[in-house]
Amino acid sequence: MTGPEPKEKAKVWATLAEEARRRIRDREWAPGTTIPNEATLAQEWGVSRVTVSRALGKLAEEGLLDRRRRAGTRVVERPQRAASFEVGLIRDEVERTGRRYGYEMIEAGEHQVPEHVRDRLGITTQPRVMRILARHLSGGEPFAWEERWINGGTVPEALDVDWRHQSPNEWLLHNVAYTWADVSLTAALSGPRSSRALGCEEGSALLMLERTTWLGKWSVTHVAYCYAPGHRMWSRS
Amino acid sequence: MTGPEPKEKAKVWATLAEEARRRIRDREWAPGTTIPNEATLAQEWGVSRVTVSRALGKLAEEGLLDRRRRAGTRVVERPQRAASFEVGLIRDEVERTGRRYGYEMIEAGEHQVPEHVRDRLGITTQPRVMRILARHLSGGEPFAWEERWINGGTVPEALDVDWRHQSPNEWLLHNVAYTWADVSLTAALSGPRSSRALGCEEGSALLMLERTTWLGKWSVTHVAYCYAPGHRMWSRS
DNA sequence: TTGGTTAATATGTATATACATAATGCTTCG
DNA sequence: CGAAGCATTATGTATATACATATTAACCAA
Repeated sequence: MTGPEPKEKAKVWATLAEEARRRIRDREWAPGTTIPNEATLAQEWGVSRVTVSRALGKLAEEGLLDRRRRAGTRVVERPQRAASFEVGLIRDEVERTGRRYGYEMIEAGEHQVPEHVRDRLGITTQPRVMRILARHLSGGEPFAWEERWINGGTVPEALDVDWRHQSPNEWLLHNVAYTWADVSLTAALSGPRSSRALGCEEGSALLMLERTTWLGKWSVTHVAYCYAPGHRMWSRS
Repeated sequence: MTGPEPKEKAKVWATLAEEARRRIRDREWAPGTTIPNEATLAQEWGVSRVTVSRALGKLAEEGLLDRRRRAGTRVVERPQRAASFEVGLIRDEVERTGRRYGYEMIEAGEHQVPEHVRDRLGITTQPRVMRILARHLSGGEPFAWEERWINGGTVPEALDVDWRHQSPNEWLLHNVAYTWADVSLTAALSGPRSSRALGCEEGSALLMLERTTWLGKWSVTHVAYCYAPGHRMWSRS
């Protein structure tokens, strides 16, 4: 009479991961101690070892557990989860807040490369290099100031682009695949140009994000974004 | 005569993930297009579907692929990988550079809670709150300035700790488990106290990291770190 | 004791298999 | 013609099984 019972085996491994997280949080599995092995937990929880492995593997990824062959799985001493800050397109960042995005080119052209940019781009020869100065707006208000350098040795097409209506980041994302990037964050005082562009006083404290992008072993671009004063990057961990 | 050939089936899924990454990078699998399904790739690569799934799942985690049931797997339009900044103990940060770490308490005691801290801690009542001012040294040089608030309502033990020889972060990590934290980054101008502690001019630009830590729904602590001028946080994506 | 070989063990990877689930697209019915 | 329903399909999850690999622990010889 009982029809085929409604199966509800959804995401067992996620449930187990949650249970393990709870045990760590409540110190049932104390920091530094070794937890029961996969086989034991599999039996206790009535699932296969593979499923337990997936759950614990997830926690290991998050940095809560340290797993080693033969040695077993132990709770890390100080579970410090990395805070992760997403750094994507400025446009997206603005539009996510519901405001209208705007882009204004200030200046673009080939330019001599200063020392610190040359270092970042790993340039030894003297390729043609494009420099673009621009600003990004959020709901009409200044949002960020951009100083962009593009390595013409790696991306010759960039030398002939009209940057007045198209931001370098978007052009590059659509035209150059990149493999990896170095990103750094620092604080800087606004100078004459950036304070004019951002509509703030000279000597304001600005959050500055720099990114150098590489295509294999060739550098593509180096960019410095200075956000308007008071800008805050958020992360939840 | 040929002995048992040396097996070398190490990490097939990682190799496949790498191959898939290459195809995306080289635009064999163009942005926005749907790639062959798991069964096809499994056959092409001579492995099981589960292994293909694991490899592609990894790329999906990295944000390069978008996978949906029935719809298939497609290459995302703009593969923007998140830059991730690790924020742990200042001590570790210093010692990783090979320099000697130092901690100096400047002031500690119960203190009235200013408005902006009250907001961060989500405080409505008037609990006793501890404030600790301190600085962190790297090889004898000022490294960071810390302004710490600890919610005595959540952590009463903190009201009786001697903070002269023990940094709040380390005490908290060893004595309070936390479940999650809000972290934010911003730039600030150094004031009289922080510039004295950091040995810099007033009005320098400082990278400021703030973190609010929660135990369940109770706030534990709010801290602001101001790094010495020129400090840079790095990330590779 | 020292040092190196060996056995035991917990995790890591891979396979075949089965069924669940979500989304698509086709069909059918009003 | 449009909405409802249904079959199809690609991914998602779980299992049992097998073997690989790293590391500890035990053992034995010099």
